[in-house]
Amino acid sequence: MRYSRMLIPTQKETPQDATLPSHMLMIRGGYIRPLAAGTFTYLPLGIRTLHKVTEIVRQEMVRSGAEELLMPALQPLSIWQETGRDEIFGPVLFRFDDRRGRSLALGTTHEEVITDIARSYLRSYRQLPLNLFQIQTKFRDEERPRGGLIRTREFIMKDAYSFDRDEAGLDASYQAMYQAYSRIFSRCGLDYVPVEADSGAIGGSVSHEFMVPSPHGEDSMVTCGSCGYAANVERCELPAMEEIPAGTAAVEEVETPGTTTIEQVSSFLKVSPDRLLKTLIYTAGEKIVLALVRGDHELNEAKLARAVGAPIEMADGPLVEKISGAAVGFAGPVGMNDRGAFMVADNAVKAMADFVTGANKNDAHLLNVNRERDFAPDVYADIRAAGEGDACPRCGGALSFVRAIEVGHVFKLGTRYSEMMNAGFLDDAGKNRPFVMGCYGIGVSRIPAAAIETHHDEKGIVWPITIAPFEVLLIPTNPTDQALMQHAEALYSGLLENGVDVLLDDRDERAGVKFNDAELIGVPVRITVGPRGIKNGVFELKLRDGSMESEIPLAEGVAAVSRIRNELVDRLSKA
RNA sequence: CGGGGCGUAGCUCAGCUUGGCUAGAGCGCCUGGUUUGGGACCAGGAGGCCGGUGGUUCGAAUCCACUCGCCCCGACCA
Repeated sequence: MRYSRMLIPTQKETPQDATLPSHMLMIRGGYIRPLAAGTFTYLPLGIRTLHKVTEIVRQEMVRSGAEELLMPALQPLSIWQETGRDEIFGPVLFRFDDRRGRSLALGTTHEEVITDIARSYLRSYRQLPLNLFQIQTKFRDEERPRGGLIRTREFIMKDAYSFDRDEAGLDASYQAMYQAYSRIFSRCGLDYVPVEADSGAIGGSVSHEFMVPSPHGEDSMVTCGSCGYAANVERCELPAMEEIPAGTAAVEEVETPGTTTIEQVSSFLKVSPDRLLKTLIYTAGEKIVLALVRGDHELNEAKLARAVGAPIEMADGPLVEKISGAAVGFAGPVGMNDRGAFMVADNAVKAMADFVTGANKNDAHLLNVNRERDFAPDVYADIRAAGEGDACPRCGGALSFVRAIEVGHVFKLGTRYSEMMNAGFLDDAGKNRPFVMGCYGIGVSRIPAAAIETHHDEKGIVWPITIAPFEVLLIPTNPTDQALMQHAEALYSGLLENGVDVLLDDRDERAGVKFNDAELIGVPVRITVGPRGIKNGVFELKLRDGSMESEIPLAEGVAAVSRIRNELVDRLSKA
């Protein structure tokens, strides 16, 4: 391509509302343009990068034995009602009525549609295993789109669904996907980490996320330096603490006017936070859930939801007052067993005795409260969030906490959807069985953003060559110099013939402008053809990442550049 | 949904507090000339419903009310 013929609207100034490096650089580099909150146009450079990513994804999916198809984004709401997920997704699901008044939704993910396909066409175990994928635009009415392409309301996702006859088959399918994902992210040049994950609204048992550590990520993950354990913070199990006997001191009510936070209670009563018990009130449908955690611990809602076995929602102020009989900040477990609440205590509570809780009465707390004697949790579970200082659940080593961008997620779904949608097959004994399913997502349009977050400098993007919009940027310093342009054109057509993806900057601009745009856009290989070099029969080649800068004889140019390009690609493919 | 901020030229912003001439600057864009290895220079030029609606006023970019949109933090999130 010739630069002069392309729409590459680079800009010097950073748009006001871009904060992340990836967001800023993609706008400044002329890759994307925002239209509304959480929607973007992919400009020519942007769609080139996106195509490079989708092609890698497609190749590796096919290599792993999956088959591509394309399902509609526009779907009848009824298919969501069949699995109850219209309620689980709630307002996140875009929904509207057509002219005949039929309720429609825009797909956020496609478990229902694919399961419908499976139940229609798959009848025999002989047709299994099967893995179907698509690369498609998804819609989610997020409460708050943010971070440029990190979280948008319309985005491109690769989703795959596997169908197996049994758990062993699912294990194999899952493994194949896990490996395909590793190859995909390596080829895209991402510094990714697979972590154990929670399966959230998708459901299912085993699940891994592929994370790209970045301070701007919206997820948190933990890693253990000694044993290699890595998990989403939501998933990170915490070892049960040694149980201690309950205390025997008598419960005593004390006045604690206006102390609604742990810090206030702690300093008012001169009791350290780890002697306090926090009582948080949630709802799970009609059910009231009381979550009990130690004062200095944080509740993890994903873990609580898992312990309860249903989606949960924090109760609002009025509801808290109705349930506890006191303003927010004074709830406690004592007496709540009789009020029909489901009480979940964190494991750490077993290691507490004679602690302080809210009195379910304004401006009052109770001292010397003890479990079993004064209240009885329905269940003890690991419901608190891992935090600094917690030990690795596998080896006891030190955990480190980092922010990360989730780029992929693989789930073992099991038979949840197939049973709910009555999707099954006949096994070799002629018996009807539900499909054992897996599902596997990649945030395709997040990949470029994640790559930039970890590959940029003050001048611009530093693309991994595999997902750069062009592999080589060829810059003649002075387009009015005929002789120089002839050399540049010769190199250009030679590279094109060798299958190198090259952009010729034929604009009548000063060299400085071209260099600055080159660095902003981030093309990995830059070739400069200028009068100085031509005099000596050479041109300059410089890698954007700074790892190489050299002069190459014009005669060897095409071969040398092709070789370097291939080396850069190979380096990522082998990882 | 709670808290905060912002809407003036394609982009970044000034002007608004204290209402008043024809609404400004830099960058970008167009024309001509000079320049040509790190965002050149000179001269000329195009480009604005001052987010929208309603009000106050002789007069509104400026004050008031409502509204729409965007961003950030939080909550939420596959």
